Amino acid sequence: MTTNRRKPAGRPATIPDVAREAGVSRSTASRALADYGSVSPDARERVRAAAEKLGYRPNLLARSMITGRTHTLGAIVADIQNPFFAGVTRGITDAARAAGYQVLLANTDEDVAAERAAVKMLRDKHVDGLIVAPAATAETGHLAAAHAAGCPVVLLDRQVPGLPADSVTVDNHGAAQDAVRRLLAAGHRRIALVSLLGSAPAGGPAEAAGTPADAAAVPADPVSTGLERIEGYRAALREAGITDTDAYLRTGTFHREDPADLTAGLLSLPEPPTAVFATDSMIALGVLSAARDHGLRVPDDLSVVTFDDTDWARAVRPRISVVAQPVQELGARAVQSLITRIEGTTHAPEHLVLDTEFLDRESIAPPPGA
Amino acid sequence: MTTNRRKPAGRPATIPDVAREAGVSRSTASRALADYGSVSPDARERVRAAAEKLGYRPNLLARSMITGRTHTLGAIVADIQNPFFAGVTRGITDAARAAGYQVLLANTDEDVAAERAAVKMLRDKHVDGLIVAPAATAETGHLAAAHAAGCPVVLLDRQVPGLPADSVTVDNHGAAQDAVRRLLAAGHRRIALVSLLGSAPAGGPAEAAGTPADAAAVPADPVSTGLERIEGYRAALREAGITDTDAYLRTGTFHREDPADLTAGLLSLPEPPTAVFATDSMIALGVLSAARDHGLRVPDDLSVVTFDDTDWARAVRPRISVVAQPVQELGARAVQSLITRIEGTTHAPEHLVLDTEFLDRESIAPPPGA
DNA sequence: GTGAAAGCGCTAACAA
DNA sequence: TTGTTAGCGCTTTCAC
Repeated sequence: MTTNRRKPAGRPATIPDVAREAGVSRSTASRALADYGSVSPDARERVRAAAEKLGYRPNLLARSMITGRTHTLGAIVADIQNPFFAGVTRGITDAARAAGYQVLLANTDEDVAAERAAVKMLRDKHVDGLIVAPAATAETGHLAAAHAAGCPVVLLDRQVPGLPADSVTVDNHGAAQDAVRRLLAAGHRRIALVSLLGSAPAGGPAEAAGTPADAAAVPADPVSTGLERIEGYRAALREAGITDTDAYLRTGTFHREDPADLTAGLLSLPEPPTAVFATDSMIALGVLSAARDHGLRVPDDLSVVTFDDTDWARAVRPRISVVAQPVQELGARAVQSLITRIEGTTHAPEHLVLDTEFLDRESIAPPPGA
Repeated sequence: MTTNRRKPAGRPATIPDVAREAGVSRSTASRALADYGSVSPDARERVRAAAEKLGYRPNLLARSMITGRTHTLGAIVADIQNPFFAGVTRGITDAARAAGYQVLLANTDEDVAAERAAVKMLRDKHVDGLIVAPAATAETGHLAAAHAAGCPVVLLDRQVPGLPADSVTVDNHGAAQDAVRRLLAAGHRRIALVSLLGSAPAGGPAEAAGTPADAAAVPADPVSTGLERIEGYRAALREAGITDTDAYLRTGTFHREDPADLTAGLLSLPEPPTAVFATDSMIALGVLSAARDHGLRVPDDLSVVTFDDTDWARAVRPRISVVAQPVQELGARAVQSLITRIEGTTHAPEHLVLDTEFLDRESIAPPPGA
């Protein structure tokens, strides 16, 4: 028995409905509901009750159109099936939800074109900001453009030199150097590194970069983390007086080389390595597989260390020693930085570097002959 | 050099801008851009060119408000860090993007309250449909409500008996039965099952369900897949003339029990099992860990089989025999069903059951004394 | 085939 | 504090 035109049962309640029910104007209802401006306690309560009664739910689309904010974040990662990105994504969604944001997810498979398409789609959907683990350090115009156009971008896991955006990373160089030092300390001299870097270049072979001819060369535009880890590896070797730092360096390209094959090549050398450093958990799996195909026991015949502490690393025997990255925190911090930007803070780009932790388990032993 | 009010450089181009530039009305521009109604080839081309020149991007928010469709899907899973859900989610995002949809992601950690909150949030965001791996088979009012209100729901991995929604699952009962049969065929009689089911009940201990008192009882409202796998296990044992099917059945509760502890209890029995069937890969990790803590070698001392083919299952030695689920396809098919519903087809709920594949590797051997 | 005008549900100036 | 008015950018009758 309200006034005149009641709302038909089927249609969801709108602000006019609530206003009518509460006996106030639309604006007052809107103010009470969205909690801004000033509303008398009495009116506020009547509106609240009316909304409750009618089962009113605000139309977020309409609100976003006005406010320009969607409370939605875009997350662009390489591959959610990679445990590292799964953890990061988990951190992102949890932190976002806690802050009242939703997350739109996109995978790139380390492909810049896919990344560009994702940025376009997400911006068309009016996300308030973007968290990106960039596929490449060059060709980042789409990121710069988004950022410049007022869609804040936070870089995750990987830096992009020229881009004035916040970033959350770990000290890849230092962590890799530390891991290799531990191998050296155990007495190893022939230490290999196996990695996958960047996408296959569009045409022709990549230019050589100090890697032996029988292995894939470092691509022109690799993801920076891989490169940093390689530099850390080289630095540790150099420190130990090993001048030919690339003798046991093997890098492949995503979707082209298989880490197990790379490792197999290494193990077939006349003087094979006695230890292998894998730059991520997927690569470590390939290394372990190859090692065992060669009848090598870990760690007695071959020591193994890898980036990323996955569930299996502590369940297999020997337990694998790893450089553990704070995956969830990486995601959570990125969300934090992003939201700070979204809320309007303008300050110089901040580059957060989180600590890694070396978990010394059972996969490092002295080299066979020692 | 255009007519009167040109669009300021900062503001994104809108339909009026394009219309003005092309010398047509807003409606014609809109028709040409969104490709509906009838527009003369000439006008169409002029509009296209104007849009191109101005860098026009449609405001999807405004469009959604009118059309009622956002081209956004909601995906609600237990935990993206679980390889099963990571694969499913990958399948979902890929299939969605291919069909022109985006995906909003939510994790529930098998918690019904979190699921309910996620549904609410996603519906407030006007997703066109929901893909849900339900945390429980009861308390699904929020799913039924969404479905009834015209937000199609597709159930993934798990069925909800009373809900008239499409579903995409695998034959858990059959696959489990088949796996256990293989253990029986190898000569095993003392075959254990380790599983985690549902969330901790709110108050008091769950009612007993045939499981020995020293193990956690099957919760009142477990996820259906776990239960189905248990029934398949029981059926296989019964077939083999084993009447006490629950002697080696151990089920725990998410966040409360540790699969490794459950397994340890089993292995400390006077007559320990000679084979263990794990209902998912995370549990298998616990089983392997416990086995090796007990100094047992796989498969010589203990055979192991699990659901889910993860990357590590084929990299560790021995390679683990598994029931492989088509994870990505599960997600892709769910998207397909959902979009079919969204586009307006109304037919009786369809229940798609995908095939699993048993991958016989190296983790099954005859029991020790055989 | 095309244009004028209405309106989706909401917020935000501005008066009162 | 409250109500009136004007849009946000788009689609969509409905005349012409």
